[in-house]
Order: sequence, then C-alpha cells, then structure tokens
Amino acid sequence: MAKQVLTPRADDFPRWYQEVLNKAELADNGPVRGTMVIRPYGYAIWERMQAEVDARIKVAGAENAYFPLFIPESYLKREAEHVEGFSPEVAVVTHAGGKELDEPVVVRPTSETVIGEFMAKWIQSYRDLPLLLNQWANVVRWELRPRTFLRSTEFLWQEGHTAHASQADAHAYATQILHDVYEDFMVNVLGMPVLVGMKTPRERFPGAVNTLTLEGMMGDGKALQMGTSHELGQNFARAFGVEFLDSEGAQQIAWTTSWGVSTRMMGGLILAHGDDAGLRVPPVLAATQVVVVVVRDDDAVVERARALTAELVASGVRAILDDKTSVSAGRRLTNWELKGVPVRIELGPRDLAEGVATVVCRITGEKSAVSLDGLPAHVQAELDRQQMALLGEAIAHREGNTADVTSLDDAREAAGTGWARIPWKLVGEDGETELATAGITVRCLTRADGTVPDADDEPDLVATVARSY
RNA sequence: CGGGAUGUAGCGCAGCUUGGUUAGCGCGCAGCGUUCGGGACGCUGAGGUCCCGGGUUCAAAUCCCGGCAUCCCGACCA
Repeated sequence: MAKQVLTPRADDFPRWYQEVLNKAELADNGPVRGTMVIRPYGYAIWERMQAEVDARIKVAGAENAYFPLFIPESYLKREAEHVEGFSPEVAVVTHAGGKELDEPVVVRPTSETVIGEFMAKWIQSYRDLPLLLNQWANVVRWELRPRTFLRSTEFLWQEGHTAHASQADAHAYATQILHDVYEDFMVNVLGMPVLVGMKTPRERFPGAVNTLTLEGMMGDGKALQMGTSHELGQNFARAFGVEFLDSEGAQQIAWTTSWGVSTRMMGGLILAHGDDAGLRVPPVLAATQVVVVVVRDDDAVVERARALTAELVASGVRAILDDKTSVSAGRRLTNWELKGVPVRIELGPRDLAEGVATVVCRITGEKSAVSLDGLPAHVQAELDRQQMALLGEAIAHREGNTADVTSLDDAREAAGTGWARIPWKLVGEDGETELATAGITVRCLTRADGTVPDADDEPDLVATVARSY
C-alpha cells in the first residue's frame, strides 16, 4: 500500500510546510495575527537549540542577563538609522494603568537601546571591557507578512550585546561568534551547511556598520538567513554614552556588537531537512533520539521494551517508550515518522521470539533486524551515522543547486531553482536593485576562497544571490 | 498600501450560478463490536451565531448594499 502522508511539496511548498507544523505537532497559529503557539514537541526541539547555542556562547565568554520587555520610545529614537529601520514594525503601548501614558513605551523589537543605556552606566574604564552580555528573550516585530517560525510577529531568540575597547576587538568578537558559536552549531548540530558571509550595505541591520550572516539553503532552493552577527561601530555607543577612560587616561567611545539566532531556526530545520513524510531531526539536536515502539499489547513485549528503553537511557541516549497500544501500531509509527525521531525501534512478539528488534532510521530510511544484545551500542553508532548522512545530503543538495554565473540574466535564471554565485563587481548596487524587482536578493558576499571578507569593497568578492523566505 | 482570492462543525471542504422541508461530506472526536507487524473496519452518536450588520422576499448559507477578518502575490524582515 502506497503511503502518502503529506501533500507533495514540489507542488505547494507553503502548504507542505503548514502540514508539517500541524501534523508533527510543532506549532499552531496564535490568536493574534502572526503570533504562534509552540507545542510541546516543537518546544522540546527549541530547548535543545537553546542548550547547544547557550553552551557555545558561554565558551565565547558571554554571560546571560535580562533586560525589560518595555522600552521608552525615546530610547529608540536616539540612533537615527535604528529608529528609521524599526519604527514601521514596532508595537507601541500608549495606554496602561487605565490612562494614556505621558510617554509611549515600545515592545522591544531588539534590545540594543535598553542595553546601551545600561552599558553606559556599567562601563567607566577600559578595565570594564570587554563587556559580554547575552539574553534569551522574546521580541515583537509587526511584520507585514508573518509566517510561523520564519517571520512571526512575536519570536523567541538569543541576543548578544557586547562592548569593546577597539574596533579590532569588536570585529574579532563578532567574527568569533559567527564561526565558533553559530556556524559550529548549525553545521554540527543542525546538520546544515550554512554559507557564511557579509551582507551588502542594502541588507545591513539598521544602525550597524557591518552585518555578517549565515545562510541556509532550504529544500526548494530558497535561502533563509539563519543567524546574524553585527558590528555596530560606535553608533550606539555614541548615542547612549558608552564611554570609558583608556590606559592613557583619555576618554574613548566604546565599540559594540550584537548578534542573534531565533526560533526562525525551527523553520529552517523543517524547510531544510523535511521530506514528504514529515520532519527529519538530526540526532545531535533531537530531544527524542530514539523511540521504542511496542507493536502489540503483549506483557513480555512491554516488559522487554521498557527494559530496553532504560538500557538506552542509561547508555546516554535520549530515548522514550511508546507503549500506547490503545492506538494502532501503524498510526503511532506514522506519527513518529512525521515528528522526525531519528531512530525508531519496533518491538513485537515476532521480534522477541527471534531475540531481535526492528531498527528503522528516519534519515536514511533503512530498516533492519538487530540483535537485542548490544543494541545500545548499535543505536549510538547509528545515530552518529544518521547525523553525518543528513549533513552530507544537505551539502550535496546545496552544491547541486548552486550555479556559477557571469551575468544578471543567468543569475535570475539560476535563482529560479537555487542559488547563483556571481562576481560582486558585476552586480553592484544597481544590479542589486534590478534583481530585487524579480524577488531575488544578494544573500551575502564572500571572498573567492569562500572566507568572510573584512569589507564590501575588497576586490574579487563573490555575491551569492537567491530567492529567500 | 497596491493586485488576486476566501470566510459554512475542531480541521479540510461541498452547497450559492437558478432562493424552497430538518444544511451536507471527509478527517478528527465519543460508545459498542470486530481488528491489530505501516495512518483498520462496521454500526451508533455528539458537535453549527452558514464572518458581522442591514435590505429584498411568503421564504436567504444562496440575491443586493455596507462592514470586518483571513490567505496568496509585491514592498519590510531574525
């Protein structure tokens, strides 16, 4: 019997995306336009993302703190480009406590301004630098076209904010976060071979002097910005008075950075790794790496499955038991497949009689009978192999759908199905505007050797252009 | 804000052109029975301000007017 779980995504990708969200029980739409409700299964994955990212942030030396959700409107107005860039999408509270407020407060769209205010208080001397802060929070941006996880009105993220004594230090730190935290996480945990580069001036964060980005290719060949790291120069420090005395006793203005990744990565995970049977979660990320499914309601089977689950947990695998035999086996198997649990172990009377379990790998689709003895070791090896297979598949997909071109027409053509790499000097600001009319943007600039440039006017830069979410 | 479309059960939809008894279907949900190794089947049942307001009519989900909301394509964006 042919099994067709979801709408074929080639026909209607947005609909396929929505079906995965619903059927894999990741998220629902919220009551207010553009907001989302993250369901427990989706949130468990987000918690794993948080844990992995947070650990890397701490290695990079930043500490967690928390700043207010409400920001005085006047703060936002202190940095000219920043207010201009954000005001269209800021939610403003004008009434509270039963009366109109003297000064409206905005719901943070990002926290550079409040944090800048406090950095100014906390920093007096070069000995106070660098100040490396991070916060896990929700922010609100009233975007015109919201989409669950990819561009929701409210989203969860991590925003790092740092202050440094010199431009070189700030640049080095923004770059360190880009590679050691974000790229490492995305490649090794998410299994996504992100393209790391620099945004063009047009695509820069409002108020930044340099925006670095990590771009992932989705299953349909579009690009998704998975994370960013900004050098803010002295723009915010000047606006908020983040000043310090250097070792010579001279008053200096600090150099700041900000960087973040968000629940958008949940959307990226779905769009990059999902297939027509639902989500596929990389084993390193998965909150549930293995599900042991009791195929039939049989005491001996239930008992053995429970023991096996305990064995797996004891061996360090994140495993759960599914003994809910009141629901038919076929339905449960399909549900776990939709949710993308990397390894499924099916145990029934037939398996038990032969001393084996049926091991099914979600990522490669392989199915095999494996002896119950030594199963935990086998499972661990299988998880590692599935992780590599998923990354390998994503790399092949990206390479197979990226074309090197030398004209804007060819770039437009290639962007119909994937990415195009084109010399930046053939594009320029005018070419960028022209491509934009066809819905194509310059995702980032890289050097010919693939490394991240220091400036957008370096010679021989390569622009990667694509459609995006 | 421009261009297109849609609002009917928890979800997905039909019915509207040509007004007419009690508004249907699939999925899901509840009960009983048979099933159970890849989304089982039968029977029974619960569940509805047909987006809102007004109008026409003996009679409106259906026709007319006004409003609201949502979705898709653009501009904005983690």
